[in-house]
Amino acid sequence: MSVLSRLVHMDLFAAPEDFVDAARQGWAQARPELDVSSIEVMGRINRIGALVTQRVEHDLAPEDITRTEFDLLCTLARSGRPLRASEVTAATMLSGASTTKNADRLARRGLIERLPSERDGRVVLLQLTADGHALVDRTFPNFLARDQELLSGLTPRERAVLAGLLRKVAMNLEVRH
Amino acid sequence: MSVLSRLVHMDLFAAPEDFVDAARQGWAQARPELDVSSIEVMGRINRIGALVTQRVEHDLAPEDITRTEFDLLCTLARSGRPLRASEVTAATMLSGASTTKNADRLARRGLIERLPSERDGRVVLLQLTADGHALVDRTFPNFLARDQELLSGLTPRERAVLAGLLRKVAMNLEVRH
DNA sequence: ATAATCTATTTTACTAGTAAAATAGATGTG
DNA sequence: CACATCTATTTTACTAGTAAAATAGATTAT
Repeated sequence: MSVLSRLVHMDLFAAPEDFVDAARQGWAQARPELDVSSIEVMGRINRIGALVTQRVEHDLAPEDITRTEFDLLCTLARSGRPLRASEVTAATMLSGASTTKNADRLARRGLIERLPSERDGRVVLLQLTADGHALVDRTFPNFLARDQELLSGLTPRERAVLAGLLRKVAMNLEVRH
Repeated sequence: MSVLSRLVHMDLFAAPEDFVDAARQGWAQARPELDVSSIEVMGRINRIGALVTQRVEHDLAPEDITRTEFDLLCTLARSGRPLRASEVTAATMLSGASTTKNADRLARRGLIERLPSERDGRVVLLQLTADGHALVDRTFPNFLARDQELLSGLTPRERAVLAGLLRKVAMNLEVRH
């Protein structure tokens, strides 16, 4: 059986297993001349990312905190030192304006503090308050547990392989800015 | 060397290779008691998803079309039949309100058409116009090429393994809604 | 030193996305 | 058949995120 006929066979007759299998099957019928195999990886990364984002937002709702605010808190928690607003912006992949807004809200709630920099009067340093640390300590482990559960179908070896292959893709993307 | 000491060694002394390696190293120092290994997979999926989303938005800007509008067009293109607004909502993972807005704008630009359903007067069917098909035919292959390029560092075998492992994770997520 | 330029953050004005209410059509029950 | 209930979409009112302008402090060149 040729590569092509195996491919066609798979697309048309295999039971779709997840959203991306179904999408690929759709493209195979609608645009049979296109090689859409890359969506097997990129489409799933998108899909998983979107589903996990929804789940995180749902889980954070009782804390009355958004996903991006939580991301900001976690960025500070793992950095071990006060960060400049611009460092937080780089780490969270949001705009500087968004960092200002998130920091405003978190500061009003007493979860972070703004400090001036001695070296440079333009710079604002952000750091967690005791309450901010407490919130991260209380909630972050739950998200780790959720993620562990999600990966529970994989063996340790499979997890390591998956992480290694994703690192390759991530590095390829990060060098292109 | 014990599992733990290897882990600590890796976290503290290995050169970080990508954003997630650096984040994991941060957590290892700030909260050494937490097992954050799941971010090797979940963090990278998030990161890659965010970077790819930015890139797609950048590439679509000259067409004056947003990523979600493009997603709607592609959903129709690969379905081979007019879709209900609610089917589009399910496929794109956005709200129904968002489907209405995106459909409005695309219909105003003549890229899709709204049809009534004969069976059910509440239902609106969305389908591509000739212009909509032309836009997808013109631009979608560029995105496939971009994705191929991104995966060019992987062998065909590695791509298949990566896709298979991601399918496992995706199915695990999709069964939980 | 001082004017010009550069940089970090905030403010402003706007857009995309959402939840909940409104609308309109379908379905089930007595 | 009417009446209540359910469902699909749209409208409304609002929030989060952004680009670009504004602000304020630092740096460079003369």
